[in-house]
Amino acid sequence: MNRVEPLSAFSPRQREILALTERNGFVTIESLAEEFGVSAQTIRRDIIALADAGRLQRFHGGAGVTGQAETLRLDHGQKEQLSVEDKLRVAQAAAACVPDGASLFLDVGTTVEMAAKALNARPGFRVFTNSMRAALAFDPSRHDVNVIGRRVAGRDGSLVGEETMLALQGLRLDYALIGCSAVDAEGRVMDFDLSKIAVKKVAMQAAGKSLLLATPSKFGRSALSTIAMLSDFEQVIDGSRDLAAQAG
Amino acid sequence: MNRVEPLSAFSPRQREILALTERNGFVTIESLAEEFGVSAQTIRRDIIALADAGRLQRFHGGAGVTGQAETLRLDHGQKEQLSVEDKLRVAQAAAACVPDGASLFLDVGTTVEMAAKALNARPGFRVFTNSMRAALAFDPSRHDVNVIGRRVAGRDGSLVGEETMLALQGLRLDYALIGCSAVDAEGRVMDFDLSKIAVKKVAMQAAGKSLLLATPSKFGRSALSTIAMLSDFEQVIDGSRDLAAQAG
DNA sequence: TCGTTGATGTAAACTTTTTTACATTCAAAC
DNA sequence: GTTTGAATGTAAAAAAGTTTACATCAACGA
Repeated sequence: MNRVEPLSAFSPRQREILALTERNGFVTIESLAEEFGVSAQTIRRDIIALADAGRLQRFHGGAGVTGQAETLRLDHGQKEQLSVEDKLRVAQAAAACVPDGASLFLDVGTTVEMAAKALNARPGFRVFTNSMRAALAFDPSRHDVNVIGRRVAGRDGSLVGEETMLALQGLRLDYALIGCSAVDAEGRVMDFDLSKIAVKKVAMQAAGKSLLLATPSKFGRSALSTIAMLSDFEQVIDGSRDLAAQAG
Repeated sequence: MNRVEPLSAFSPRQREILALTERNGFVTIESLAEEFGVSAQTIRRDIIALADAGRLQRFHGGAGVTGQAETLRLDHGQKEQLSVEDKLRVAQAAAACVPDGASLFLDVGTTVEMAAKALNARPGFRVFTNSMRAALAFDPSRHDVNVIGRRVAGRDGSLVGEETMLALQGLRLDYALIGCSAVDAEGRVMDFDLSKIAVKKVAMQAAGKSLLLATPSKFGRSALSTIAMLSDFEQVIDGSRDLAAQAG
């Protein structure tokens, strides 16, 4: 599956279209035609060639990055896993718990990333995170943003390992926003990734208050190993109205 | 310009559409309708509301992230600045200069990011970079990817400062892929950003061989301060045929 | 209970995009 | 000096997406 045609199989203009698509996520045929000074039909042919080779995905009026918009067509199994609405609600409630100007640790994960975007709209945070995606959610001209760690662990942009731990241990922060894979019946907050668990534990020690971001689907399940107990968190944010109100 | 309507102004489904769009870059109306179990018309209305509020951009058949696909409509001033084709040619030639399995430093910049994507298609590099975007271009399951630094400096995902310098000084690498803003008539390789210049200098010391990635438009211009002389580079890659051949 | 409001679905008219087929150009090959 | 083929442009037909207008339904307050 990883064997793709070399870029040299395409014309310079086609390679350029591919690069533009990758940089922008989506490009319109009209704008490409204008940009290259050729007809829309020619661009269309280029895009057809690139799509046939699997390098990008065609849409009405343009083309997008492969495997992204397509991913949206979730089968029903993934649906529960995604639950974007729940995550969004949790992320916004969590952001509401954090006062302006606080120093924060942000964990790895999509829910925390959403919280990062919400926080970015407000002024002046000091942010430390081992998630490159969370870091990129902030405008560094308006916030003090720091990435903690060296070794990139996954496509999620997470950093784990010794450097991450050491750097975190030297910090003293107001809040840690922590995600998890599961919360079992006994109140154990758990995750599947041991190296990430280690980071979460150290972050919680470094922070005065820890907030748990967990969608309702996480509760009543189990995972590989324990991060902490529910009672170790200042607040558990599952997106229910009560907690959102309590947060505000 | 930064004042936008709060997310609470939108319905839960609209917020979810927004989140999905931001995560995917582009979403189709058809897939959203299927996903939410409502008619395409309803999704269309949601998207119109979100587009009116400036939260996303409408396209035929879907919606995309604001300010991205739009950015593609370059005015003629930006055109030269972008010169994607040139950058792509330079990036591919640069990637061809690096042998499989080498240890690399990757600089900040779009040209270097393109080189990173080209390198990712090949097996087993040891990569060090102060650009989060370059780091994210690699699949960490197939490469050893490391980000050097802590403080995020700009929306380009660059890391600069003391931590970056210290970590780089301890490294010994095969190749450094360096970008620049200008190369003047005397062969001075220059840049506008002093903190990035400092990082580039240290990286070149840490690497056995330094490759300069510079599109033809960079030559004959000047910038704020000097990174090094052209002669300090093992190879200067401007995308011309000669050098590409020499590289292969 | 009644009427209003807001959200949604449906369908026909309209617009845009895509497809298909064919003409043109230009350069390499014979 | 044709011939050939690849790349491109043009135009009409087909397909897809959008708009507009109207019907439905449930929630809410008088």
